[in-house]
Amino acid sequence: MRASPPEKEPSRRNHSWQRQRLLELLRSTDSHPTAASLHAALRVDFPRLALGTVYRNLDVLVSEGEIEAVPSGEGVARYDGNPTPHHHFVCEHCGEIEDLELPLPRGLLTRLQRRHGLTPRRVRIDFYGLCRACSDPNPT
Amino acid sequence: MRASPPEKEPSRRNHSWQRQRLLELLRSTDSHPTAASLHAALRVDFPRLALGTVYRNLDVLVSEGEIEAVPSGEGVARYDGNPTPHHHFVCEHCGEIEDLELPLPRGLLTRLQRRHGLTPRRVRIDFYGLCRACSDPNPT
DNA sequence: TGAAAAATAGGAACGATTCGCAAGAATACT
DNA sequence: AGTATTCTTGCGAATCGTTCCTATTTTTCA
Repeated sequence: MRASPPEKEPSRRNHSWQRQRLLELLRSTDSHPTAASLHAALRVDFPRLALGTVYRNLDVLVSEGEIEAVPSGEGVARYDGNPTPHHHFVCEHCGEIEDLELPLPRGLLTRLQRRHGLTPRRVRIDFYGLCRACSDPNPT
Repeated sequence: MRASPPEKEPSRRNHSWQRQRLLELLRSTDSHPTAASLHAALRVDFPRLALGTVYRNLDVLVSEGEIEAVPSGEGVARYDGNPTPHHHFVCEHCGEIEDLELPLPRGLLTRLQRRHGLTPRRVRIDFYGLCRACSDPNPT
């Protein structure tokens, strides 16, 4: 039983088919899927795909810097295929996570350096509130 | 067997002894303990204290706004007894979490509002890097 | 083509957290 | 005080996301 070669060449050999498709899937969405939902989605093409394989490949992609793990704070890890640095808005009602293109205020880092003597390598900003849909006073 | 009334009156009745002491413990430290370490510490005074009780009371305190849960991103939840709004610096080497008193840049919220039409209720900023101790080029 | 290296499926194992429940306080009401 | 009501607890079982282990399959590359 084969479960690998579907139709066309992977854009870059070096990765297994599974990993290749996992990355493509993450790149193609701006939602922030869990390992389980990625597993479910990929099972269409790879019926024997194991959940453990998804986790393993997610780890590989994260350590390659291709994707990012987004600790959602609710027990399940979410993954972000957006390779550009950005921040997040988390809706407290529906749980949706939205990507934000926001330049990091310059003063923040200098202040951190001056007041605490710390030089971060990375900054993560999460905003919490109601997304546009959920704050709409006029639901369906 | 009694495990409750140790020595002096709790500062505020309404909470059980266990919960009272849990809060005091969290208030008295600027580390960010896990449920397990809190459990271990409280077991000195309450030898029969159940881990489940710690979790239950942490939840209560969080929902009362007395303490804050800090999703550490490493599988274990950490709890923060610092009641004032603040941000965190997470050391990527030793895992230490440091509280930061940093005013939130004004422009950030207005920009978020203007560019994305979002009005957050809360902002969380986590800096990642090496703490002063771990970045010291001259270890012991 | 063949051997070595990398990746996979499958399932067991793990660790943090939650749940359910019977027993124990605390509080309220009479 | 006495009793009903409500809030908590301890304990153990159950859940659930994630990791680990191993035999097998794919991929790499000489």
